[in-house]
Amino acid sequence: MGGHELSARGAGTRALILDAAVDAFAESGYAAASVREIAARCGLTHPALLYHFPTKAALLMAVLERRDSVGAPGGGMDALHGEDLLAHLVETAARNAAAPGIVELFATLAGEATAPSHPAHDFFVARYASLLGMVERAYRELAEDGRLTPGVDPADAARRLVAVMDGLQVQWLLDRSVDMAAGVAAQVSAHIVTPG
Amino acid sequence: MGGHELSARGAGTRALILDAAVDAFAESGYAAASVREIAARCGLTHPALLYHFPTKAALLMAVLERRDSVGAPGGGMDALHGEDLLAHLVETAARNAAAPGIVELFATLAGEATAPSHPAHDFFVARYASLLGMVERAYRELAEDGRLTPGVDPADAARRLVAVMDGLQVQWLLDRSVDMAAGVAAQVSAHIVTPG
DNA sequence: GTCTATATAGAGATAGAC
DNA sequence: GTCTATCTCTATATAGAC
Repeated sequence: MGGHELSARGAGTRALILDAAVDAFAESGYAAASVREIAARCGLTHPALLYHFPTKAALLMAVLERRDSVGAPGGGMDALHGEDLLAHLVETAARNAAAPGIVELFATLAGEATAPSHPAHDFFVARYASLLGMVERAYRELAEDGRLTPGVDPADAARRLVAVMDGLQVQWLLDRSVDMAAGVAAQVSAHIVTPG
Repeated sequence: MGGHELSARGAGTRALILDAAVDAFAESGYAAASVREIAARCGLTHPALLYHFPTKAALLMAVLERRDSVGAPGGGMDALHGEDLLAHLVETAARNAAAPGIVELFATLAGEATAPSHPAHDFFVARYASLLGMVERAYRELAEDGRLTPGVDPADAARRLVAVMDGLQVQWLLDRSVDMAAGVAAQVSAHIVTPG
């Protein structure tokens, strides 16, 4: 198919830059990582990188948006309901244990991005609103089936489940012997009553 | 008593610097905050600040260590046992809702400091080890009294309670309508069985 | 104890050659 | 699409006057 090797290599370079940016932002955070360092990681100079992404903030947003389209949570979770959605979060935690870079990225940025002036602030506000909304819905569906522990508020349970996921990620980054998936699973089953 | 106004003012300046440093590190993180900005906040130039704290990293450590001696958790928690210790964590969460600066500081730094090269890395490793140890002990004491929900592992419950505290702090920083204390209280009561 | 001035280094971003 | 060279700004830290 008719030879567009230059633009193909262009797309490859973009992906290469995004991979390097994930690592750099994960290790040092957004503020401390430098465009020069990211460019060096893929054998480029920093003007070459800025040809593909006009600013450092644009690079960060591209990193975050690519991750959201590829990984969980966010992709395909709308189709899941009730216990299936909660089980999906346990799987996500298990999968994350094999991807330290992604966990570092989000744990580091979540803290930084609480500042309203941070370029990823709006992204994280939207991300949490979406995630919390979906998990709350799952708990409500569980409640309709009489499978939610009595007296538990679905919105509160959702907040705490998401908090457990985030908090265990930090603990896991400080001590890799922490079992994130087991913790999330325990948190899920703490509020589910098995009928019978 | 007996006129050491210069050294008294010296101590006052130190405290002034630490207060400004808390705010700056909280708002921007350690990497993004600058010594100049912190000095300006208390009407000093940056060499004046560096007279009191030799390096930026030393300033960060002083901030963290002062907070540990003043605030919770860490101070006086060894004397608390079982349910009292867990109740103390609920009170801490309630108190934190009135101190956004402290919450921002620890939420921002916890992410940054997962990197082993971060100046506060060892501090956070030690802090989590200590905190998790105390909470786990509280859950074990609860279990001995038959008040821990059967089948719940004290170490796992401790990890998840600390994770809820941390995770709710991030959510609260993004949306101040989140009730941190209520969430922590709900997490505590989720694993306590009231005998009778 | 605080200042001005400076050393040294690195940041993000742009101009223009190839 | 990538480079070299450079602009401008800011950073941490130090020297030395007061």
